[in-house]
Amino acid sequence: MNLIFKALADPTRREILRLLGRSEMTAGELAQHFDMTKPSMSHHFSVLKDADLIRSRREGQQIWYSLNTTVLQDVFTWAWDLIADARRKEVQTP
Amino acid sequence: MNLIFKALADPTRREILRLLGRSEMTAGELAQHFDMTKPSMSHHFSVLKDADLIRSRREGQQIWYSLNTTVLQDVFTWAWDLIADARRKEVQTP
DNA sequence: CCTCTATTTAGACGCCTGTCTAATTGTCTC
DNA sequence: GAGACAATTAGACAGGCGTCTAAATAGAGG
Repeated sequence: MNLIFKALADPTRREILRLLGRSEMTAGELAQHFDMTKPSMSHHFSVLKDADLIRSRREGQQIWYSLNTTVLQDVFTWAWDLIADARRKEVQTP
Repeated sequence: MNLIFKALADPTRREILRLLGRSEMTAGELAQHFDMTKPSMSHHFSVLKDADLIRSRREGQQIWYSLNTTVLQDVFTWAWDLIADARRKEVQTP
């Protein structure tokens, strides 16, 4: 869980996830959307991969990245549980 | 949104949120749950407050902290939208 | 095998962050 | 007002993080 939230803490990486939510993309296509060198982008990819937020597969010279929604659901659930806890407490003492 | 995710990137702060989900607590009570000095805890409180993830009110010498679920819902929604995007794409190309 | 393209790895650098100790602020009680 | 208690602010410091340039790897195609 820590790797996931660490990965989400950077705005560039969150934007990468948003783009990948729309469609699978190659490293190069993704890089075009940002004012940053390719090595920097590659670093962000690796952080997201380590957190298992994205998956990659090579196709010829290019590498295709895609979103792994399973891990995103963990984030979703984490936030939900916290809110649910707080709500439960409110109901007990109205 | 950036302050929120930055705040969530630290495990100590996520644990603080979990505790506050169960019940409102004073700074001192919270600090007891962690192996850390009170100034360090105070720093974490301030990061969470800046992100508006928690609210505080003074009562005598003590300061009570509570969860602000509104902002947590933003996180919830953010994750949801991303997952929804990915799902929509899957359905279009089955 | 050489070269071109796509991408990553290595290493360096400055800034941001989490932690600490010491000092300060705010509040209650005598 | 003095002392005690709760909590924060100030300042210092090590380690982590995001970015860059330069070099390396991987594959495609002559």
